[in-house]
Amino acid sequence: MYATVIVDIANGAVDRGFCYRVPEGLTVALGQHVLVPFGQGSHVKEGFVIELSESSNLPKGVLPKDILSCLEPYPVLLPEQLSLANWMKEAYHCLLVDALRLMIPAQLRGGRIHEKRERIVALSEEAPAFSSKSAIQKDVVALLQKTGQPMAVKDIKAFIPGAAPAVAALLKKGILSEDRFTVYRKPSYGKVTDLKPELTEEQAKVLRDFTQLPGGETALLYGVTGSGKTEVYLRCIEACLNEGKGAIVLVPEIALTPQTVGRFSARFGDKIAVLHSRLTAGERFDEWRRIRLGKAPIVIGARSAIFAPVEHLGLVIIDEEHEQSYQSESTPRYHAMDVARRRIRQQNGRLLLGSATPSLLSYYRAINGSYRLLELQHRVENRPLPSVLIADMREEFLSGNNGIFSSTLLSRLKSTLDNGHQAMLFLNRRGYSTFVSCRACGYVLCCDNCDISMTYHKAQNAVRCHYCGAKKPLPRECPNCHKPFIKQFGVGTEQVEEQINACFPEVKTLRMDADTVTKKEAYEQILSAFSRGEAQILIGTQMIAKGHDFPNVTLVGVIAADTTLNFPDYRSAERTFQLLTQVSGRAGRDKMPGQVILQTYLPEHPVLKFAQRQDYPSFFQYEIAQRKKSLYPPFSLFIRLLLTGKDEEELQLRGKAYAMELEQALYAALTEEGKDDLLLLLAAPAPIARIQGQSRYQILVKLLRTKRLPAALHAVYDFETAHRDDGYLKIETNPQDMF
DNA sequence: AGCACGCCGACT
DNA sequence: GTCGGCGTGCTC
Repeated sequence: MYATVIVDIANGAVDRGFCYRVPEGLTVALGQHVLVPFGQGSHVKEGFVIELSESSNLPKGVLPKDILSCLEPYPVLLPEQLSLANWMKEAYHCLLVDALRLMIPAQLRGGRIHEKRERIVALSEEAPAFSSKSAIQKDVVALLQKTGQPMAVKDIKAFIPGAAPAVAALLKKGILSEDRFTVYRKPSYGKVTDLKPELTEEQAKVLRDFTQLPGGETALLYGVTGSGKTEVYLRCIEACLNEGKGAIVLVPEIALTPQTVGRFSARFGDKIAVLHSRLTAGERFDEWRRIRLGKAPIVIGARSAIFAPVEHLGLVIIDEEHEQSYQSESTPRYHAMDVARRRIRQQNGRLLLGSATPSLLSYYRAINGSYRLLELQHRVENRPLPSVLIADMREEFLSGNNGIFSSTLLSRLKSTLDNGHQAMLFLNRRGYSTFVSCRACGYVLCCDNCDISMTYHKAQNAVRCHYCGAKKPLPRECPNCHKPFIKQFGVGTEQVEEQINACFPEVKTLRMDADTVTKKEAYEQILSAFSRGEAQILIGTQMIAKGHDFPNVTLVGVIAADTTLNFPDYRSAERTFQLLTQVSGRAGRDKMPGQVILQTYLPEHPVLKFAQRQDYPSFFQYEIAQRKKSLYPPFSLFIRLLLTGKDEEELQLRGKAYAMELEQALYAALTEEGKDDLLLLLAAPAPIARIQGQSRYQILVKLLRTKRLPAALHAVYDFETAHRDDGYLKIETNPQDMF
């Protein structure tokens, strides 16, 4: 018997199968984690069995070495995962080992973690004859008689302090018998009471439609905030379990709170396993093992949980499917949704995408018929959607208000606070002022290492670079013309808080942004303090837009609703609509109706109008028309090649040469027939031309989405391979940002 | 990733 | 003459 093994070394030169002999007496299955001798001096390396065969495929004269041993008694990779990894290697142009490494807990590699075993004791047949003068021994026996079943020694010690010697003595006398068993280190899931509410008619219809969907298909559940998507998820999982299959639920990392997990564990008990970044090494390993060994057929986790070893995968749910966090930022640069689609097609399962603000791409697919569109248009218990007001800041200015709060927002804040309710204020910029400039010469204070303006932070009385973290004192005079006319412009959360405290001196505020959330726990601390009512107003950035529900919040104010709209990115409208809808959803989650105020200098902008009416379908029609007109995604694909280096001149030369070479390669791949598919090929210094002293140059490619796209992508990948060794080169398709 | 083989400069 | 620099190539 021979096995093809890939060694666990992340290097293109060895990223292929090597043939080994399976020695007599060793059972090796596909997906097994093994030790093999590899390279000169026969160093021992870890590897994975990716193929088994009766004969060696090595050329004559080359004789295979023997597999040394198996690291786990079971294969760590399912056959389906091997095929998934092979697909990823092709689709993302990554190493096979890089793909395989996503599918097992990191702790498994290097053998740094082991199962935890615990001692249990039980009363033996000798027990009825037990008699002793020792009170503590009597207590131990009495405790075991009372519970009537074996107990962990650790638990006995918890009931009876100092029981250890007594247990030892009883074991010696033969009164107790001892055993060891594996325990799973379990993270706490959060406690929630499961009400299992009756489904509304709408929910029941969605459930029916989804469970009748043919295998391998995807549905998009578009449901307004508060329409009860989670209950639909729970019912879909229930149906999946009844078919004897497993499910994976993906949630954005930030939403993976004890409350969220609690709802699933309240319904499905220990059939669930959780995978996220805050688990300890032991917990992560044990949760993975419970999944692998079939003890937990339901997995809830963040992006990488899509690789969980669930056998007979019948269902994948991706909640908040529009979230950026489903796109991996490091190699392999996979998107959890693409991986999910591949897995459910292969397994004949179903994929359910859910959102109140679907990504343009998903809704486009749903309208096109490649996804099934399911809708929840009403909130449960017929709670009204919050009413949204647009405050025209131009009018405010003309009538003499040059502050950052509109009169509407101030009066609503006052009445909200008078009613004993809470409010949230949202602004997408941290710090006090967004930039510092000289009024005499126009000089803008920039970071020494980055090509970016610096933000003033009043608490530290310093300017800071949000890219590299550099910090310096606020200069008294202009570094350029030496006149004393340095002034700060633009408003950040720090200043919003200061001004609110000035307007409402008796009101307590909390601020949540990257400056106040420096430690992991701070995030939860601020949110729970707010939810306990320790402050009446919560001010913050993106961070407050998602996550927790605060029943007492009835007012949400967006300080500048158009900041993200002016972003130089084709997705700015989509992001703005999503953000505004999400923030608005924070108002009036309970029985009290909510109120939202959007402050803007562009009150007529269609995106703000759609956000005001919370009308996603109309927003979609508007935005898809824009994309089609300009041939932006989903009608085309952007590819960005980013080069960085110390020497700016050398970088520019290399960039220009790359651009010419790539253009030729693309035209060759597209053939004469497809020469118009290449819509754009721009080579220039990146918008932020320097970060941390490193110069940046980018080549931007825009390709029409046609049947020739895969060929063009291959040309880009071949280009990447050819230039792998001549300096830093990063290739991204549809990059999240283009700076 | 490692390690060996191999072909040119400054040392006992 | 040789010790060692790291370029190139291979690992079942």
